[in-house]
Amino acid sequence: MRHALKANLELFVKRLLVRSILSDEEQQAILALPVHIVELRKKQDFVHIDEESTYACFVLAGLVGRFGQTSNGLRQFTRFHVPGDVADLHSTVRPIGIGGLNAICDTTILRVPHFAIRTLAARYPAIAEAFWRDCMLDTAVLMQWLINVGRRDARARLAHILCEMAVRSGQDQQIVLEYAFPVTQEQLGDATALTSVHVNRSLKALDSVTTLKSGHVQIHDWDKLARIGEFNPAYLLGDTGAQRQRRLVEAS
Amino acid sequence: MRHALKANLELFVKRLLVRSILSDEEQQAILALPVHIVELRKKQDFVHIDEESTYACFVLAGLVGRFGQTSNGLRQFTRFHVPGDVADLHSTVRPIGIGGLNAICDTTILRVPHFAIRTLAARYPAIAEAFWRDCMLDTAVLMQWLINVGRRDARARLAHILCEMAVRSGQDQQIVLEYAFPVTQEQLGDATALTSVHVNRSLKALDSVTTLKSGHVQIHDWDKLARIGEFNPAYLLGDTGAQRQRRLVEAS
DNA sequence: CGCGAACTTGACTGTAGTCAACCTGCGTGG
DNA sequence: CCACGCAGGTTGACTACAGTCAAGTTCGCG
Repeated sequence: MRHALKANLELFVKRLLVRSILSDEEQQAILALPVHIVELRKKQDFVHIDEESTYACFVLAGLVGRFGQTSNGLRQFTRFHVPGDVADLHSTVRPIGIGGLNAICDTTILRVPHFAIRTLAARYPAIAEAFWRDCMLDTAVLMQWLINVGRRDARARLAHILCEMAVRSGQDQQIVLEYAFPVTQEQLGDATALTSVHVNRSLKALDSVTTLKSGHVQIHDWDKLARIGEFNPAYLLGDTGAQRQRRLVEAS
Repeated sequence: MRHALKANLELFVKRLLVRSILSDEEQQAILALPVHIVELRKKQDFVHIDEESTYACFVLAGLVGRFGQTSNGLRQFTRFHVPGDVADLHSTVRPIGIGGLNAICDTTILRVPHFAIRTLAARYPAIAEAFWRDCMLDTAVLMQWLINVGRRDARARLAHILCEMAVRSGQDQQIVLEYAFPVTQEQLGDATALTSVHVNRSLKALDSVTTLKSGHVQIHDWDKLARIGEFNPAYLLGDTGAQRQRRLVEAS
């Protein structure tokens, strides 16, 4: 079913272009990065915590969760990665310390060697900046998750995450009111720091506004959901659009 | 009292050198960045949320908290920045979306224009990588805060933060058992997602292991504190030490 | 058809929040 | 030099949101 997908980084380049300006040559250089395709089964950890990896993982299809855990094994997802994301681009410059990766559902990734990415960044300053910027978007999302878990009640946490995914699942970061989100309530609990029981109850309390059934989200009332989740897309979208970041160097 | 400090970025360069290799020329180039000194009073917000700043803030003295907040004004600190840190280096490539900055106590910062930083990064690939890496350390800490708030009880949250600051307050990232941490219990609550009342009680429960009195931390039993806070310094220190990241380009 | 994973529901518990009163120490001004 | 004011810290009584435990139910898949 998944064999129709082009096993290359096209979607990643497209994502970068939302926030950064890259010349044709630079785009081609990224697309020419060596990749190695890997299929993963659901619930499979494929980058372990404290493991020092030598490649970054581009998500081609499926859903990936980044996570950390406490010493007694409690897991906390810190980020969901949809197709088009590189789940651990940061590991290129810092191969440890930002958690493990888990395939939430059956997932296909492309492995890209760190060495190749670093070489590219060193050769093309605009690419280095684009990668750096992409990592900072990631950090902005992470920060929202901290606010979510620290400062909102169960219903609002779920609403916020569902809003975030509604923006990030869309092709050009526009809001989509219906999207695939193949998580179990248990996994959602690990993302929101709630138990699966409480996720279940809180989701029920939201069912006039949105429903999550067998990995599929339907949002019936976006405004209300955004209000409940106190969702303001500025942190995701604030730097998108035309030519925000002028180039500092000529395309080489 | 503070006039003895050299108002330059020396401490920042020193921090970078812990994890990145920079030639003399590159180090000098960073030190030559234009700076503008600013004094702040305690509890003063100096970068507002959603404000698009045009400079990054180097912390020369004092303590800075990065924060986000919910629409009803609940504040969540997402990071503390000690002298030597650039509190918002990330804003160089993404000027919005990663929160506001607040001077926890009376603080001195140096403002460094984004434009100058970007120009430097474009000219020296090794500097770009060092800046990128520095931001990723920042993200690693942020991720630990999410785990902290999501998965640990009050006492463990406080213990973990006190351990983190014990490492980050030291000159060369070694653990110091006594350090300045001029926060109120209210502010600590905003960092750990607890109320000041509960911070007070939980701190009391820790007082055989550590004490925090008038902005000064004393750790009496490091091993016990680290055990309570489930603190493993790997995420802070895992990439330090000799020549971990080989240079990819010759020093120019 | 049968098994297991995921979901659902109910009853009870517990950690942290809320509210409110009071204490303490420090800086300012009379 | 003392008195006042106020920010920050401390304590107690009560509340509530979410966790725990346990018993079903539903659904998808082999």
